[in-house]
Amino acid sequence: MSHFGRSGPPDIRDTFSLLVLNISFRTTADDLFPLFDRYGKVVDVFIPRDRRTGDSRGFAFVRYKYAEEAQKAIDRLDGRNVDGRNIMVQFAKYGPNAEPIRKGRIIEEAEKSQERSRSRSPRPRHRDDNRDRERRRRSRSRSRERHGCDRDRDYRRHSRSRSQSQSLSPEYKDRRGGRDDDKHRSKSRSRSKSKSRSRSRSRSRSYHSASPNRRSASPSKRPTPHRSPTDNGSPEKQTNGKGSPPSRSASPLPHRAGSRSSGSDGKE
DNA sequence: GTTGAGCGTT
Repeated sequence: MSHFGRSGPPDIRDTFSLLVLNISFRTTADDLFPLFDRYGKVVDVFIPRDRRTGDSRGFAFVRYKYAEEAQKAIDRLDGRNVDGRNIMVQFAKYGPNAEPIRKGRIIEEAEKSQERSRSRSPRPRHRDDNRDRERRRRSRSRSRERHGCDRDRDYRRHSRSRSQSQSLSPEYKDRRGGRDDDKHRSKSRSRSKSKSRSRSRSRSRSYHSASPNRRSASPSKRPTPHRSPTDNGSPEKQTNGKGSPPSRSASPLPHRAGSRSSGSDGKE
């Protein structure tokens, strides 16, 4: 029974939040609790779920009472295989209120003022945090794109957010560009045909329609160019034409393989 | 039966 998240966060004043990524969609808080609780006092375990479907988003938040225990859990559970998925445990960078947290602990006004009073933080902090925060907001929308909200994404593309596009890290564009370009190209092709593909647009959203390994789905192509004729299952072809063209695979029955199979040979 | 980059709720 999930006694967590019953009435929101219990008390995050002195807790250290851990972000657990890459968990299975079936993994629940009850599954994670015993795993993390063995390394320390777990105050709360929360798994964000989709508003509509209610399924988990693939990550969870585990709040520890002490930082050392949280750190130990990270060291012990990070990379652990849970429910068939390799989970990633790390300190949360942002709190529930979208506030930046340090070392998994929510920054409090009192603490901040105290730090400033005692000593000006020698650590200037990386600017990446700011960028990450923006990236986080956009990424959240991305999670919904698989649910059928691609319309919104297309709309944004048309809008073209000025220099913000290139302002984003190149790696982001590169990563997204590859897939996006592929999808866009596919869509353009469909549009060119102007066939009744409008309804299949939803289905066209498949991330990878065909695995690179299974690219041999086209019989016209040559899936096994270096395949030995003997292994091909047509030994007669070898005796028949020693200079058989490489495109033999394309024609399964171009000519009667040998004069013996002329007519009724009794197909297997 | 279901995808898989990523930071959160009553």
